[in-house]
Amino acid sequence: MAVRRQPTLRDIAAAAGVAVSTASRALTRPGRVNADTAERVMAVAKELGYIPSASARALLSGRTSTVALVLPDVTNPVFFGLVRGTSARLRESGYVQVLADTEESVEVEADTLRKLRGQVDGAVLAASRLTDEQIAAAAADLALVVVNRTIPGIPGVLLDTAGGMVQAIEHLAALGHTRIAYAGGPATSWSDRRRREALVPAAERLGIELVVHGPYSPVRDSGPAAADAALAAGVTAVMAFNDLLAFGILERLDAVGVDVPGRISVTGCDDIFGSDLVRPALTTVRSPVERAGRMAADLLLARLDGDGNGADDADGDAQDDAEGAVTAEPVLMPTDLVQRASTGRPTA
Amino acid sequence: MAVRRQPTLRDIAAAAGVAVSTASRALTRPGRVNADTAERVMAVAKELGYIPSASARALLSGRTSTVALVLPDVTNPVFFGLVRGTSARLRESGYVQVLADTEESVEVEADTLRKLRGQVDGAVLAASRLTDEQIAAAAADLALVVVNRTIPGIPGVLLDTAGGMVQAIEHLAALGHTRIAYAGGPATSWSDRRRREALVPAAERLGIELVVHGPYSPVRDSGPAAADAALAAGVTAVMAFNDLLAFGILERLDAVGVDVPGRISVTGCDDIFGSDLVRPALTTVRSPVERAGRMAADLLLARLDGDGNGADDADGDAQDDAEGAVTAEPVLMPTDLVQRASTGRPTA
DNA sequence: TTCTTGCTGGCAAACGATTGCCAGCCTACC
DNA sequence: GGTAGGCTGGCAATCGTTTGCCAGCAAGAA
Repeated sequence: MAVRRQPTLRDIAAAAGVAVSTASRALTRPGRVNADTAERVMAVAKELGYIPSASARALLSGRTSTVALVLPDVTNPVFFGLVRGTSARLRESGYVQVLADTEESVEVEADTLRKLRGQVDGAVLAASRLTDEQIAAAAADLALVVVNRTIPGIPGVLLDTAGGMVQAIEHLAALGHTRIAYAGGPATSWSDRRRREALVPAAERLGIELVVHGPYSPVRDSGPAAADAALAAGVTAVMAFNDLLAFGILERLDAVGVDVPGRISVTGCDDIFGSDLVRPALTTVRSPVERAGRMAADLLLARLDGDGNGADDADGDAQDDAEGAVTAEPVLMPTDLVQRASTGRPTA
Repeated sequence: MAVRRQPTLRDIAAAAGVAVSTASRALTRPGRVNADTAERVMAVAKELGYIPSASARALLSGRTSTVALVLPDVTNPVFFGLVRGTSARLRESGYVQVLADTEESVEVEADTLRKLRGQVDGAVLAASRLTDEQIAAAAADLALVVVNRTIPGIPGVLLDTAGGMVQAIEHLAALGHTRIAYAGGPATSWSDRRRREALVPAAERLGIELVVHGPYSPVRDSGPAAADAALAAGVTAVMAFNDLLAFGILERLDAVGVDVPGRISVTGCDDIFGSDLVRPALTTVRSPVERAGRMAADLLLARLDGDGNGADDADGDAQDDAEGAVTAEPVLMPTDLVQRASTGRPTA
């Protein structure tokens, strides 16, 4: 129960009969000290269970070997892959991951970012609620990588869900649907905008009438409203902004006795845990979220390990694009359509 | 893009025309300095966007205001509530949460705990794969709270899933089932043992034949084996170790055309995301995981904020039970049964 | 023998914030 | 007027580690 005092470098040095500086070098500078001395120091360190103080190192170096993952809602299944992907990649490089839940609040997010500065070397920002300007400002204090967002000068990873949605509408068109609803997401959602921009021309090209509804909050509870709107619009298929909304739609349709996919087809987006559990199993756009997480961590680590503190030289007008990845275009992750039982030929 | 240098206390002091020590006190010791001076310092600090260095504070105080949540698998839905609960409670108290995924590996877990020491003030250990001895040893270096585990001298939170399972078997008994299977979890699972110990006498009391199978890995892929075993045993109901296993069982039964709950009833445990999405919706034991997370964080914070570093006095034989909560019995969180469509009267 | 060179290890100054101690000053009381 | 005591703010040490600089020493070259 009692937490005992940790041995410090000084203890090691004393026990090994060398100076603190020598002990430090023995442990971190291979070859800098005599092999015998080094071995002795390392033996003592091991025996005493010495672990260097992260705080002291951080204080001196300004590096914490810690990276934050900032999410609007840790319990949203969409982010699980992101957590796992970043977590795995960061651990490989000896970084510690801290998880920050901003509770879908702009204020909490801004505040979190402010407090994170100095505590972490960088952060992966997913589904941020902040404006481009706010994020750009935060990036001045902290190495950032954004997920599903494009902000000039800030590295990012994009999940091409818009492309996946186009695949979905093509799939529906191929099945013979001609009038399709899109139940859109939050007005502030960057990816919702991208999807609309992709779906409209695609529908036109395919000769499909696209009925756009929304905005809907991307949760199950919005399902009834979205389902009713789709039914009222007389479509034979509805594409939901995400799987959670699609679940809600399926529930509602089941409750009012509408056959899926006989009377109406339903598609989702994200392929979250549960998409294959619902009945009928959901046809949805699968995006490689875990790989996106790894990629985001990769980009961040490249900046951190690449150029010191992730900082360009502070005093000025050096060439900004020499860093390559730093100002490069965001990385686009392809998505694909998972066809399950919730889509079929229209019977009307 | 460029990360600018953070202003330090020295910068603030210089700008305000006072000594560093005065600036420090102006910001942290209300009343210790002249009101005018304090106001001036605070104004400067605000203007320059001063944020105290967490590393420097940690170095001096030995406290990091950081707590780790250690999980075998971040992507397991059972833990989502725990993540959320601890995260929320910790943030309320100004702590930062770091998330450590041990990938179900004893070595990774032990290693993680070792590295965490010194980086965090304490840790919440959930579903640990370590032995009691290993955990007790780790607790000597780090304030710990365990979830679903009882280790003498270490505060813990228990989810009374065993009690929930008893409710489930009572529910099945009331429906008229007389021969029931229990598809058990991993052999190393502490809570699986507790459940068996509770189910056997309960079955006896209810006059039910209990067929215990397993161990099964608590994932969907184990479902087919568990389902087949239950069918072979000729039971009219099967209680699964957890919901994931129950999902797999339902899938298998659906695939081979066995009616649920007509021919066989199925129950799960945990009420994870998706339990109400499957068809038939799963009757399961709901445990207040998020509240358990809050409680675990509470216990940890009580120790941390209560007595310095969570340490009892290192040199000895003081009274150990004066601390109250520290050596108290683990907190037991009650569970309840959620009745859905996967259980019904046996037709046989 | 003397000078150079390379290896080894110690000294001490950082990093940024906190805090015990002390000095100066002002007020108030005798 | 003298002294005690309260208020304010500065000095300097401290936390644990890293690292530039230098000194001592030994070996090799001239």
